[in-house]
Amino acid sequence: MSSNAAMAETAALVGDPARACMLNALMDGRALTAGELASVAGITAQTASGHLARLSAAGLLAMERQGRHRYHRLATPAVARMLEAIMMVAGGGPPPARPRRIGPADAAMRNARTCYDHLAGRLGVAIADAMAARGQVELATDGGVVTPAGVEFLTGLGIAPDAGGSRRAFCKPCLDWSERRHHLAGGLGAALCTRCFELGWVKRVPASRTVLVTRAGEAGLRQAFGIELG
Amino acid sequence: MSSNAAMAETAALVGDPARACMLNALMDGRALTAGELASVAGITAQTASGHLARLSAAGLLAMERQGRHRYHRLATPAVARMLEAIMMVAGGGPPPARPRRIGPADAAMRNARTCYDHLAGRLGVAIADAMAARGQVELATDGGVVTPAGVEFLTGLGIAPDAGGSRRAFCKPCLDWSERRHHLAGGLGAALCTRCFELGWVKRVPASRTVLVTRAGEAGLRQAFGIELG
DNA sequence: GGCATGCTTCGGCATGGACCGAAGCATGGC
DNA sequence: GCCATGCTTCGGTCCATGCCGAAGCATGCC
Repeated sequence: MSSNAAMAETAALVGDPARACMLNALMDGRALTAGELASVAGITAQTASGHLARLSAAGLLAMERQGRHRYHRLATPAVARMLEAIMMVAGGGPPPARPRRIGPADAAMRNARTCYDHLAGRLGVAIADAMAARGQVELATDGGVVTPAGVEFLTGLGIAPDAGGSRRAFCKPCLDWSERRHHLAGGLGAALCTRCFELGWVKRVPASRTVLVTRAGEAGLRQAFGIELG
Repeated sequence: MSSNAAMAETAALVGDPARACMLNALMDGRALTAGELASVAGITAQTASGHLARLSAAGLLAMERQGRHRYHRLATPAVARMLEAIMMVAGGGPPPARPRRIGPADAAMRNARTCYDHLAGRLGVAIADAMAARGQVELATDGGVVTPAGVEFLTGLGIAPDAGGSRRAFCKPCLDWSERRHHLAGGLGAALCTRCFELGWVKRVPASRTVLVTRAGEAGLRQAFGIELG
């Protein structure tokens, strides 16, 4: 009975066109700002704010503040699965996975750059994805941990995992500006970045945060992470 | 965009407490009458009627008229999957699969009985389920077909499949009164019923539609269909 | 400090839709 | 034929909620 009410409540949240629009825009796992979501839904910021608050309260969205922006993303994979199941019934079929482009205009910078002391852009996100997919790190919103498999992998790369008590701060997710997804920051991100420079896999573009992946880097990244940057 | 609207519309249908209640009651695949659904939702018949019309129009439910009753059930497995996914997010966990009991009060009659010229009750539904699960028949609302594998199976049982042009009428689903699910009717259902009597698997209770499964029947049904009637 | 930007809260309006009472069709049983 | 039952359609009420304008906090840039 209460199960009925909970189901209805959740479904009703998805049942509003504006909210459905926003959720749909988040289907690819990226995080978008409240303003962007208001824009895609075609409503004003204040209306969107109310919707986002309700979606977060119900556990459909997770929010992360970064400066004066608030980034929203789907709270769990279960939410994405639910939305997909609804679309299936609605006759829309599987999601179209449309390519949207926002963020830094410079293509090279979007591809790979430094963010403070670690790698960001497509390269940074790809490294984080690869390590997470292989169970080498486990990322959470508030922090992350390096698994035993990850320690072994890092050692093989020539990176000494911080054995001290600062394990938690060692692996920290950071929201990527252009990709709107997490990449690795913290001590781990810094160490990976440093090592990539040492190995000659990437090199800096003068007077810029942009970095370029070298020929050796393409091979090395492919071998180490299974990464293929188009 | 239109995909968004369709998703919102579908979700909104589930988003009403009364409708969610009705859909939930249908989660186990049974078919219930409009009156029963109104009752479980705690609303009047006329209100339920409106809800059911909308759910059917949207393709969430399928309707089947039998006498002056109208039986409603989930239109496709995709709808059940969607509801389950929503419940997952709503925190209700997987559906409880509650056992509800309506229909004939007589336990033996609920277990097995004849329906016109074929078997019904738990036995009839179990036979239909078993044959469908094994790909021996393919059941649709308006009719069904016996597959080549089904022909072979029936031959082994000593039943000659009707080789004439009346194949379609040969295999016909019939909505079970107590189980609220389909069992096999038509020529196939009649033949199966006759053969079960011939083999001594079931015998009639005098002056009643109720039939009893014999000891030989328990063994035979288990071997032929993999059926285990608790 | 002052200003701009991003987001939230508050108040009031308006539309949508859930609900029921009453009446209208079907179907089945007598 | 009649009546009972199950369901639907129609009409009207009422509440929930989505929406925006205006104002109020935060944060970042100068």
